[in-house]
Amino acid sequence: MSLIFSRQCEYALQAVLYLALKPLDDMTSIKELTKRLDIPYHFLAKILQDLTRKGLLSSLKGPTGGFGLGMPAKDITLFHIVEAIDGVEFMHNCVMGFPECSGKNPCAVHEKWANLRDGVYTMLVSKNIAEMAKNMRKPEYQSV
Amino acid sequence: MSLIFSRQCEYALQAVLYLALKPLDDMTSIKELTKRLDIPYHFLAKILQDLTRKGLLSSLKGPTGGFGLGMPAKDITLFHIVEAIDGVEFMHNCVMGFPECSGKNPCAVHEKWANLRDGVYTMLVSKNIAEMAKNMRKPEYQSV
DNA sequence: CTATATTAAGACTAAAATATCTGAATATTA
DNA sequence: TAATATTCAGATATTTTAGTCTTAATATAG
Repeated sequence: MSLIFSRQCEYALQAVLYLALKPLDDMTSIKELTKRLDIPYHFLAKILQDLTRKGLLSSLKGPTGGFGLGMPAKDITLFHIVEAIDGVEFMHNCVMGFPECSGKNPCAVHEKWANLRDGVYTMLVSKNIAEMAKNMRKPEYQSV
Repeated sequence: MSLIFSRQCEYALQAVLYLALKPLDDMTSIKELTKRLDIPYHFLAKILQDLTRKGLLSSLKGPTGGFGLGMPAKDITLFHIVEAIDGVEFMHNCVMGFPECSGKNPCAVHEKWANLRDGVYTMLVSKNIAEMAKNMRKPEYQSV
């Protein structure tokens, strides 16, 4: 199986994007997220805790508690989330895994991959999640 | 960690590309491959057996035995190898993992990812491994 | 025919990723 | 203050991927 981001990272992207649809102040419980996004409860909990530790989210315990964005949505890009969960190694690594591949010693697809990878980067940074949330035809969240 | 192809698949790409540098008839031992490519012996062995079963490689036992391409290099693309090892799901799946993401119900980066993914596809099919081997500045194989 | 160098196959182990469980801490509300 | 709903933290379990080991089969060369 090939996939560009880990499952954890996919879940993180989905969850943060969902939170971006909400007003900053009100907190969303794991329960709601897990229901709407169809992500295993405890697994999501750990991911959200991780994002909270890293400042992307904020959390509050108790009834009316939950998770919300840790900073204004206009300051968060998808790249921030990928960076926090998966790291940015994919920006440097050879797509065929050649350890010595580099500009000076390129593999057969070095240049092409470099372009594509830059395209991925652009995709991740060119819009903040506020813009995304605004004109997003909701990606089929599960009904409540 | 994010990486587009599995490690197994990376190894497969490296190995087949290495074999494409050789004349069709002569067989290359796992020992040579493992040394030049710095891939664990037994792990590589299994990958090569897999590729052989799928017809991309041929094999011969005994002294002077080893592995070689199973068809002319001009008929093999990187895509064939990826297809054989990792499969092609990455061509269809949403980059953020939204199960319901589609053209009609696109996620925030659906179109952009579709373009990039097509670029990856093009990268994998636009050249056969004979062409690649021909004008390849060898990607730093380990010395013998 | 025998010794040897190879691949084939399958069982096994190790590590990483994914997922679950449990109990504690904490905030809210009645 | 008591009951409740939540996150927090860490242990555990499961699954997948990566890697290893061992024995058998087979081809070659002497």
